[in-house]
Amino acid sequence: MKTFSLPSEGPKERPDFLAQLNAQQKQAVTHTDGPLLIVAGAGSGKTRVLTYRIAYLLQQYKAAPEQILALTFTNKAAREMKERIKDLIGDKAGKLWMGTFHSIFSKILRFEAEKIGFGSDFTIYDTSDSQTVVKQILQELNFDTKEIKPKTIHNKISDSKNQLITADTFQEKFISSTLDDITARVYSIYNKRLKQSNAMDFDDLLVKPIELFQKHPDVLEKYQDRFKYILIDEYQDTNHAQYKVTKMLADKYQNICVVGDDAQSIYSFRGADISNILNFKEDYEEATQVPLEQNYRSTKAILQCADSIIKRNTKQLDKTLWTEQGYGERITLLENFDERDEANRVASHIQNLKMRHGYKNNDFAILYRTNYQSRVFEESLRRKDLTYQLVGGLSFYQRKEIKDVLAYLTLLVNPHDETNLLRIINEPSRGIGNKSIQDLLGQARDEGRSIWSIIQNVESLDVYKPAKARVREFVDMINRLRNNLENGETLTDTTKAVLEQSGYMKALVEENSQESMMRRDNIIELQNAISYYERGAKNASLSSFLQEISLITDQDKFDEDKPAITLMTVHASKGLEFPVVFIVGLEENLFPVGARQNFDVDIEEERRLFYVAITRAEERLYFSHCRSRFKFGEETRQARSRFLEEVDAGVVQTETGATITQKKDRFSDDGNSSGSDYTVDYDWKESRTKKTHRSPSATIHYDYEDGEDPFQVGVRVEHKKFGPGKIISRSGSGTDAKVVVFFKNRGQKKLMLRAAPLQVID
DNA sequence: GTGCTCCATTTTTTT
DNA sequence: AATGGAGCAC
Repeated sequence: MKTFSLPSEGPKERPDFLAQLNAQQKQAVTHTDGPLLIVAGAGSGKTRVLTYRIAYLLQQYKAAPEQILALTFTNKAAREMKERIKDLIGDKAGKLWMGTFHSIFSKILRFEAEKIGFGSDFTIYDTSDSQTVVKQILQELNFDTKEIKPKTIHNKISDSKNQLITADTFQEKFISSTLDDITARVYSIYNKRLKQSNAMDFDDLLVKPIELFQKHPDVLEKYQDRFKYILIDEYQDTNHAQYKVTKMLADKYQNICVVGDDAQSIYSFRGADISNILNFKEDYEEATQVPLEQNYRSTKAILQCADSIIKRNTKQLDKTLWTEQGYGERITLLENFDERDEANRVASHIQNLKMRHGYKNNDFAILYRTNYQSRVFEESLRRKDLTYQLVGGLSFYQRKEIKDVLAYLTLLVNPHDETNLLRIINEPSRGIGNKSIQDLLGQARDEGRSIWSIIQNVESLDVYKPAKARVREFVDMINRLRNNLENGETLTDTTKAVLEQSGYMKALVEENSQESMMRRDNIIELQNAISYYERGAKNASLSSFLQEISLITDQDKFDEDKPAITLMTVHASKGLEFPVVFIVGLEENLFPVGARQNFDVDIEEERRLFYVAITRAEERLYFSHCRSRFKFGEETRQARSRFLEEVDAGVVQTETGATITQKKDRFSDDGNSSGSDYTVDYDWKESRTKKTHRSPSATIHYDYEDGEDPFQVGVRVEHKKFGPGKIISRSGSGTDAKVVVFFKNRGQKKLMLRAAPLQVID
């Protein structure tokens, strides 16, 4: 990270920070009033501009800290910005309203919840909670959740919410298929169910404020007056709801400053609408646009590479990135046999760079398109004793045991939360089976009350008798714990009591497996987090702790100072920078991802994603791809990514320093080419998948005991596709054994013994 | 009502 | 390959 320090003497009456900005940055900082669009290219000092702008507003007495609202996409970005502002203006920076859209608006909702019929202790449902609710509703409506996927329906509901389409509107206007029909029915029940549970989903955190402001203009005005200046980071990734709610807030003073880069818009899958930034100037007529075009991050080679990619996209705002830095190193292309080869090669390069050029672990990032690619890299790095940090994947707070414990805690502040109640009413098993639960649910539905309220009098209900006593005990336990909490018990003690009285810890101890030990460790870690929170937070309360952690994301645990190699998705890398970057898995149907049933691939977005990845690099950049890869337990032939054909070949070299060869015009621009005509020296024409171990012709080759394997150098063989040939060399062993065969008609090829349809000719 | 085994599905990206 | 769900036996 490039840091710079300010003169530290005395009170900062007139800090000289403007002198440290270039002309464009200075304009962006000092243009304080009225709408402003900052088009910030990658690495152009955007964060510096935002922080200085806030410092400048304060210094000019334009606003008090609590009158400034700064919205970011990650907590990390907010925290970092807050730190930097603190360096400029001191502790009053703590009063700034700075955070993610979701966290800021959940705070506002907490204050105003009653006005829209919620309690301030509402639960925030994450995606899996939401899907659970949808699934339940589908089952109640007698749909087969195998055919009608809860995930699909929830996605549709979520998309609708992000576009501010209510359940009613959806019902009236947006039905064009049976799936929509089902969605419409589920959507409105889903909303009622959440409300009854006093719960909001992620989307509600953006939608409900709009509802609130529309119903209560006085409340809107209160916040309009409070937030005299509004700043929004990553504006290209805002969705319609975010656009709308900030437009409402900015309406009175029009002091809205948005920063973004249309070339880095990579979240359309969750409703981000690139037209928000493209149309900003039409939207706010008085708007000024300032571009930030000087890149301070990367070498010329890297920028040139990035530019050669992004210029293939059609829709773009005007800007030209340039840098004063030198040309630097060319980009190195790593060609690998399979993903293990890839991981090892990357790890070796890291070792080499550390040795030869003095890089440290935290100078490196390995970026991939999908989380599942991380595993092999972890293995390779571990084997080479290289420390790494994995960002993303299954987060701590999504683990079953953590969600369970949090469900108990949630019930203590919001017992009407049905999803969390159902989650733990029989966890650990306490004799309340599915039948009983369904009976209870049925009666709750009939009376239109929450399950919690009806089980207060479980004795009078029509339920399997032995279960009644168990429910009674459960209810008493929760009430007891609630009471203690209300009487001022600490969160730490409450948590401890939950773990004891629920029998959750006991069950884990009794199981006494490796698995259960890990779960216990995780729960202890949660306990630590709770005590830590309790000691640190000003107004510590269980309910605010729970709301806070439900908005914590995986990137928040990324630590740039930790001496570790960073492994993460390209999405997660946005906003970060590293001296050395490896972009791996550059293969068709991986990066760019392959089309799936529900989802067309937006090839321009994939390209922007690739652009984001490239522009993370400061000094050295590596591209990597595999010819073969295991997917779903099957070996798949992988064609090289079209992006490697698009990139300016002049800035790329192979490991041996050779220039790369490309096949121009291999792909049409519709993004639907299969890439099947791609060939490398191994000439694997087909990119279809093949079972590795089931097909008879494939199995025979690796079932041999030592010494029996007939595929030795010099042996004549016949290949199903390539015809007759002769083995000229051999490498690897066991299932990794490979041979190079010279085929009469096809030339030399390297084949994996366990997979290739080869037979010995006598 | 509980727990085990087999099977099917997954792998886009995240607040 | 790995996970979670459904179905089945106790």
